[in-house]
Amino acid sequence: MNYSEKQTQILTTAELLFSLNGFDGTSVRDIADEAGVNVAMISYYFGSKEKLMEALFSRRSDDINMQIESLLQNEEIGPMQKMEDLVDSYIERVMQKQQFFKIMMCEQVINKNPVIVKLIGDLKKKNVESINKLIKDGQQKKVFRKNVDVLLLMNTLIGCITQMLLTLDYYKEFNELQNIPDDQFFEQMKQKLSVHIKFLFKALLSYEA
Amino acid sequence: MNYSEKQTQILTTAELLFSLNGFDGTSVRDIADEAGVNVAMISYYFGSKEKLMEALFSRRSDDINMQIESLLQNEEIGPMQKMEDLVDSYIERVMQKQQFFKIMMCEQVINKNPVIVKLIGDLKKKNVESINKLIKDGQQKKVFRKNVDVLLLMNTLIGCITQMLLTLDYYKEFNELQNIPDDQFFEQMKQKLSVHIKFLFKALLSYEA
Amino acid sequence: MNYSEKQTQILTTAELLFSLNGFDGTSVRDIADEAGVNVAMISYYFGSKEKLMEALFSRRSDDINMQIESLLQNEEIGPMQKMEDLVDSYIERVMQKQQFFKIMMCEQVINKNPVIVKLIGDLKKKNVESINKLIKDGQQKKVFRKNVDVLLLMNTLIGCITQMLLTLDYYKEFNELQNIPDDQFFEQMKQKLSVHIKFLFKALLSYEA
Amino acid sequence: MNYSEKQTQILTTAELLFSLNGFDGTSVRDIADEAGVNVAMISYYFGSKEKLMEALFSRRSDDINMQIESLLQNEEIGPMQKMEDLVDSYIERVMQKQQFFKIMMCEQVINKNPVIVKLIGDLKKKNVESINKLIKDGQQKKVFRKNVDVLLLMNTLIGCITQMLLTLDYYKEFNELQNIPDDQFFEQMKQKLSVHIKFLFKALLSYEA
DNA sequence: AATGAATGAGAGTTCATTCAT
DNA sequence: TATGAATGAACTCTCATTCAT
Repeated sequence: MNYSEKQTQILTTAELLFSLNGFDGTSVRDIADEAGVNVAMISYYFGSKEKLMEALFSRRSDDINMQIESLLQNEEIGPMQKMEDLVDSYIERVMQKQQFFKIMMCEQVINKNPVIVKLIGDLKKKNVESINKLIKDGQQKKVFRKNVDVLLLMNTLIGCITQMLLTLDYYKEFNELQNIPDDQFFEQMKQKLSVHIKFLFKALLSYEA
Repeated sequence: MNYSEKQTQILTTAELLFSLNGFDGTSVRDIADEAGVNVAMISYYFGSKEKLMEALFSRRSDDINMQIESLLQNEEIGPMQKMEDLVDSYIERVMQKQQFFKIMMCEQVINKNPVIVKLIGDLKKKNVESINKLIKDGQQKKVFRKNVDVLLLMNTLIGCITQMLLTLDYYKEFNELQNIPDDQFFEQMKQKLSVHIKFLFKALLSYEA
Repeated sequence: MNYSEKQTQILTTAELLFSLNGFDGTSVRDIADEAGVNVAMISYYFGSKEKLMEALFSRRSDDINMQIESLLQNEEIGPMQKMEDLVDSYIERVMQKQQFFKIMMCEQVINKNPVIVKLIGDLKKKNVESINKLIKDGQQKKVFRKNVDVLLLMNTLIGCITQMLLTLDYYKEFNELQNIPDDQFFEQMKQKLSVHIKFLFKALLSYEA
Repeated sequence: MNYSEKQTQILTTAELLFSLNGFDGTSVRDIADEAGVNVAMISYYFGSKEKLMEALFSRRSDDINMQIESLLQNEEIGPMQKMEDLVDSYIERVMQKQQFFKIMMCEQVINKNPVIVKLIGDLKKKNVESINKLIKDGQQKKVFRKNVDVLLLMNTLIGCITQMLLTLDYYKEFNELQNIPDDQFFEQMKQKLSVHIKFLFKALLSYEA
């Protein structure tokens, strides 16, 4: 899909407001006002509020799928290094698109729209397949142990990141970091997460003879 | 708070519907109809839809706080065993009150109601304090290593469980367990989670001299 | 159906406005304003604008069905006299419920709502059956000739009356009766129609040996 | 008025959709889409939706006026024959332009647009004048009786035809003619109507010494 | 103590039309 | 001459809440 400037503006605004107030808690008028466009434009461009959400999901899904694919094509590095790159890539992605991932988290709870259910399902499936292939490769090369549960591995990865996302404010307060700038704080958190998850992954994956 | 039978009925129905359709996606009429009470009753008993949500949170928070306290009072078992009990207790609690934890997850994203923000914050604080005390004790007894990040530990615990909660359906499909009864499936998942998280905790905590 | 005073008020107002501006040309706000009730009340009482229309049709259909039945039960008068009574009854009914019959005429053209299509169909069917029975009786008694086309007979009856309804204003102007009061004018028209249609019916029905 | 091909296309499409869904039930977008033209074209060509309707009426009115005039100019046939020709001409016209006459019927009920009110009025006036002249001629030639009510005569003619138009589907069902092709069915109906109305007209007009 | 009736506010969507091109 | 983009206004309907009883 190629979106015009105004359409992109609407999508971005919607993403922000949906992540702040939820889908049902955001009115198309809110979005239109914030995006500086006419209310009718949302129906005009996207058909409906629901389809706006779908377009939003579709756009991000495409981005993410592309990222994952490009990452796994690099054949020069070993399985463990690749897994660590994958971890960092996940962390980076979620932290950069916080709003979208917040929306996705809620949408997984409130499953209504079949289009979005399918998009999330496809995304998950693609992720699992990619990681599965990587693990198989690592096992063949005797770098990863046998009997690895892919789903639990992904669970751990995504669970840790999203949980961090949900408790960022709490982290700030707990570590008394209220006064440092946001981007610096985010960098610290990403670093912390990276070290932590990589440690867990090594524990789960590394071959112990 | 002591609730009458009808009030409890409303709270339970609200919890179900909020977890299915979200707060904004559930109308007081939906709740009243499903609970078999008059629409005006909700305002009459709880003041407003918002306050109904608060009451719902309050009730569950109290339950959870009580559980945690009682768990940590047992002084007969060692720190690692206690930590493992804590893990199982968390898993059990989340799986049993799935609906509430789904609501809580969404409410952490859509932060609007200050009362609920405070309740969630208090709950988190209490959890952290309890675990902190437990870790300190373990470190003193040289069972746990030094330099343990409590927040990351909790993150991992809660992240893994809630992520499992969000992807239960996906698990079922992936492992082709669509035909086994729900309670049996839940038991399997709890067992899987238990082993997995305990393994992670040992990796994160155990003292390596 | 038993309607409250306010519901009746809404129905009557709706009937007036629908007959003046059509269904699509009348907004629920128009009806609410004119009836002196809140806009939300129409949805509250009738469910939707569409169902308000259905209720309106249903009410009148019931009335008309009852009238026809009671008319045909009188067994003391002969077939031709009964037919003439029927003609007068039709004229009276249409002239008295002009608004409803105007709506019905338009609804027969713009056939969309299946509920109303069915109501009109049932009404027509009942009418045809009643008249058919009357004609059969008259033929047995050698008062009516054979080979009477019931549908054409009804067509003539209803066609003449509704056409008169559509051109009342034109009649007034043509006969320069703009200055006489409405009810007096209506009486004249009814009288005119009565004589005219009875004459036609005699021509169509009377037995010529 | 001389219309371009596209304008004619719009007019024809509008006529169809207005007859199916009414004026207010048809959007200019519906017309534009169905006609395969740009939405803005309708305003561009006709000024507004209202004026499109007026153009549509104007076009048909001109046609009809021309037809009537040409019919009455033929001086070779007698009054009764002429009247019968007139009847057939009416039937033919209405059946051929069903869509327009359906619209006109509704517009006579929902009188709002003064331009259309005037067009319908003029049409009616012209009709009455023509028939009046014909009757006068027939009375002079002692073919028609005295004291003929022109308006009632026209009422009967138009009433019977339009009522038939409204109940065509019902006729089909009642006479179990659902399986014969449409044009054949229309022919049957026209024939039926022709015989019926001519019979009525003879009863109303023929001189009885 | 409990409720049916009622309502103002706001929801998403469609509308006929305009305007720059 | 013809049109895609855009919009203010109005649409129907649902909402949480209130109030008289």
